[in-house]
Amino acid sequence: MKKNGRALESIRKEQIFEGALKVISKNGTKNVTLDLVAKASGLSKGGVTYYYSSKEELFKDVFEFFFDNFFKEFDVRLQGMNDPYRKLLSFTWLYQEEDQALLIGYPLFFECMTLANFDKEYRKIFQIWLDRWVNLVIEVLQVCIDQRGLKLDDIDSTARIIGAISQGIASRWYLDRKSHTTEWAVASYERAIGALLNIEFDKDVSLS
Amino acid sequence: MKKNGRALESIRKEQIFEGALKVISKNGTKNVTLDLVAKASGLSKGGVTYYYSSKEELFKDVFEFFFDNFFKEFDVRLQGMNDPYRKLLSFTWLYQEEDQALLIGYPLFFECMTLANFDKEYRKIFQIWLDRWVNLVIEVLQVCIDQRGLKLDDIDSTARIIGAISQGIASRWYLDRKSHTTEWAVASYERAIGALLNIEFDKDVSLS
DNA sequence: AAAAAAACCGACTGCACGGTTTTTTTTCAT
DNA sequence: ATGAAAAAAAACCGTGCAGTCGGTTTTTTT
Repeated sequence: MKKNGRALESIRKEQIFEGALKVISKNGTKNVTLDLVAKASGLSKGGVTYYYSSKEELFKDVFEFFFDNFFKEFDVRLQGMNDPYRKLLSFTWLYQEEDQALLIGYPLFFECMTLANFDKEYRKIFQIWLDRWVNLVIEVLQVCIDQRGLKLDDIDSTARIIGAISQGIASRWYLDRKSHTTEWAVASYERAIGALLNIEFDKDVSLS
Repeated sequence: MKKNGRALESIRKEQIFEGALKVISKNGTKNVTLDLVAKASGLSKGGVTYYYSSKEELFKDVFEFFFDNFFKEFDVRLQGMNDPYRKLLSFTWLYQEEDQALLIGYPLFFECMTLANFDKEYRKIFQIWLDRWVNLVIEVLQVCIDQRGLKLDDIDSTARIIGAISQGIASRWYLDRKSHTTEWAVASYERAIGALLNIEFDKDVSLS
């Protein structure tokens, strides 16, 4: 009857995640040591390794943890809107420089792609990310079809294109802001998606 | 008259580049050691450091070297086509799995983005890459305007969107082939660009 | 209160790897 | 041929860091 095997575990792991996230997004996995993670999460190295015997294992969990949270937050954001076209446009949230989740998210996203090149598990993580993204878009598109009479014969394929477009714009916006301003990013997204779906957002989006 | 003073230098450097490229694209910079580079380029570590005193310096040069070559080859490819719409479509070359330059190029591209997050010089390298890409597209678009009466009021912005779209599709195609087949990639590119520029490639592209 | 389990710390170890130094080989002018 | 400089190899050094482990503190159980 072992009742309370590891009471602190989830708390500590969260602590470690938060610390690791901070230093990873700031320095990149390559330059993050266990000591750094320990310091950032208010533990000692021994404390960290008590919960994670391997650095690699820890990092993978951190990535999954963050992406999970990311989607949860995004979901909430989407729920707060009624007009489906407005939801579609809300993906330009990706191009808002102040947002904390994004500041952490971009570096992690890039890292994940790079790691996915050589590591099966990261590839899996990345593919799950894509899947979730696609599903999100599909949901929105479905509402556009149902409520606004949008015509689409391949919703899955279309959702993937939309994801690709927003990601392509995002990379440029994030890594070369001088030539790719927020205005450019938002306008470009609207233009590309509008053209793709044959929507004129100016006219078609009812204000909330 | 020191004839041969640096005659070997360019040869050896090229040798080192080739070796480094091979192992970097295979293992990722993080996992590439000087010994590995040395072995791959048929030299000893001492030989490598004779020409490159720092690993970082070497890697940066390798990236620049490769991207340079990449664009030279792409330019040639484009010269070989007359129809401007066909040129536009030729960017789907990115989704051809056999091509050797691509097999090396994708990993390097992802790495470059990741490194650009934390390193000014890699950011510069990436921005130069984007610039060259944009210029390439602009050239093609200009011919479309001149020869085919394509209407565009912001050619620079449009070129950047096209770059973003092809990159977004490419990432997915490369890292999640199962859900993003070559067919999907090509069709999606044509569809997105076609919609953006209001072109129906099927009708409008003259065969060669 | 005693015993046991869980949580945590930080010194230590081994090694991988970047860079340096030393040694050997090659090149070439004279 | 030969000796000096260049090129390359081999041996070596120092550091940074992942992971270990003995030991201590804290919490839980009995």
